[in-house]
Amino acid sequence: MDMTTKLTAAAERLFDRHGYMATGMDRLTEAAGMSSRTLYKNAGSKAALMARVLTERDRRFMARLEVRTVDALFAALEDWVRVEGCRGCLFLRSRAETGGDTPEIAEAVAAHKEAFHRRVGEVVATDLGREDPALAEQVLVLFEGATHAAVYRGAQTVSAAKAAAAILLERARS
Amino acid sequence: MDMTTKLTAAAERLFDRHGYMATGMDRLTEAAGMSSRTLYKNAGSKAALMARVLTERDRRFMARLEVRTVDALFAALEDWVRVEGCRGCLFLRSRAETGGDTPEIAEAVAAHKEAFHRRVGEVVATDLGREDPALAEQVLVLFEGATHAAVYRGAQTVSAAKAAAAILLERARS
DNA sequence: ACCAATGTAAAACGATCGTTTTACATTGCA
DNA sequence: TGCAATGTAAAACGATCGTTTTACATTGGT
Repeated sequence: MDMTTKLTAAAERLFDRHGYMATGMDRLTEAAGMSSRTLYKNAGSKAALMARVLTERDRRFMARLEVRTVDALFAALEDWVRVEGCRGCLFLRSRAETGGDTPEIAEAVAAHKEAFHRRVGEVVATDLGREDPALAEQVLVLFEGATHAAVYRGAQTVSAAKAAAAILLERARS
Repeated sequence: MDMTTKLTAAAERLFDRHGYMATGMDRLTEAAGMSSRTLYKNAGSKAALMARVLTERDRRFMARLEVRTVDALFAALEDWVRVEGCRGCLFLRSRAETGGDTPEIAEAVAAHKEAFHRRVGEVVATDLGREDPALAEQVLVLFEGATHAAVYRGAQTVSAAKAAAAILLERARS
């Protein structure tokens, strides 16, 4: 595992578990097992590192959402929370922590959320056989809600969202 | 307006807009218009101040949710985001920023989310005429989802959630 | 008239922040 | 054999962190 991969993985773990602002660079160097000199040579700055973490996470997350049905969309979320745990959306959290004042971070978040929104629209269209932006918005809300409610209600929120989405989809079909 | 009220209001504004960790005490003293000596005499510590902000916000938020129908629940959220804007849930954000490692904050968040969960269950039971924990969970997910999706999709997520909840409720009734 | 309370302004506390630098070790290729 | 690249360890950078302290002003009640 090269230094870039190791650093990005360590950073994602710490930022996700303890927050971006609360994670100091010394904690990061220790977790990544490298000197601060190497870290900065590799990442440039803390904000750039966070942006890279988000871009990498977007890649991994969106890869799981390459599905054809709304049901599979929520099944993918179930897998995700089983693997990654329930700590809410790292993208929204990063943006909120920095008040949207760190351009590199704000841009990575905006790019992800736009891609996510598009993907939900595509899956709904594929599953339903036609575009339905209003339904897609509802599915997006359920997805986002399951993600955040899971923080204090546990993974059951994802099955609740999945069931709700199935009802909405069935109704849209008839 | 006494010092306690002024400080709490200023703190809520800054913590909400820029994040808890990113808000320094000097910024806080300036916004509250008081010396740091008075601030600490009044609040004790930064974490205690955040806990007070959350407790006060819980009071204000829950007061708006004293309704009898699910529709009114989402109407209340519509009012809330119109007044307070769309920056996600301050409770979950605070907890995430501190990794749950600040007891005063973690407790305030847990208390609020438990009260919120109970309230949603009550409103669903009142509206439906009977308890329905599964439906209540779905409504909670929609509420939380509208709150967080609104950060990047705008207030329309609340009407989307409201419409979805109406469909789920109608189906549960027949 | 005076004491106690309550406030301000500002310096200082040690700690930690993100980042850069200095000095040195290892390694792979020409 | 030697140079360039890539790494480490550790000190240092100035800035800022949350918090306490010192010294002083104002004010309301008995």
